Amino acid sequence: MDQVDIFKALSNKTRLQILNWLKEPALNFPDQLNPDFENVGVCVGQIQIKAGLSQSTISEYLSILQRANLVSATRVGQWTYYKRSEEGLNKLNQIISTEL
Amino acid sequence: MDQVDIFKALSNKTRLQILNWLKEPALNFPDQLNPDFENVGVCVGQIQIKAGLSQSTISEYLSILQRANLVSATRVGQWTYYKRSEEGLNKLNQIISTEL
DNA sequence: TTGGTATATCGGGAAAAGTCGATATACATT
DNA sequence: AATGTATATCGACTTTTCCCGATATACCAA
Repeated sequence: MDQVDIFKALSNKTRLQILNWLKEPALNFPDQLNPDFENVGVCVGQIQIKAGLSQSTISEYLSILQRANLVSATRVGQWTYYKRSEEGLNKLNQIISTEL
Repeated sequence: MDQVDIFKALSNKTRLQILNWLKEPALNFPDQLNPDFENVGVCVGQIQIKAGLSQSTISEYLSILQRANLVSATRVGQWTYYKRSEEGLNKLNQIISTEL
């Protein structure tokens, strides 16, 4: 995964919003049944409702963010929970402040 | 110019290279006639040769980078010199560390 | 095992980006 | 004024991205 793909992942309004929403899951996803936000994250369906795009689109967007290492996924039963990958985001920070 | 457009500007290998080359103009553009790199920057033709893409493509790429505030341009005679916009790059740094 | 729910993947149509060659514009020189 | 050089813009074509609906897969519950 190179720099270009990271920036491509960030080149979309909805994907940027998702990253932002995931900063405060409890605030942005009050309807999530499993409220263990910190550990598992937010499930696809909740993100889809909030974004207002189709299920398939959001699923793909999340996998784009995941491939760019900006979020991580955990499968629990039928749900996939996504949360921010602070590791990846920190690495991006470094890239930008040193390599750009 | 919103965040998405900044990331789009960075979503291209050649444009990332240009930004990098402009970090060390003297090193990367030894053939530039006007060697006043720090003040004016590097002209389009030199960048075009180094990138190996067409003149029109590089001209457009530079204007994309300029619209995203990542480089600034100075016209001197028939030449347009481009250099990094450290202001814009710093702002990007801030965006990423605070808003992302 | 049958049906229900959550997510992922596939195929496709529309829009945007990548890239070119040709042309226009701007400036300099003779 | 005429020509030459540097850059910008235009029109076109190809590739990629956006986003959808339909279908497949995975898991759960009766």
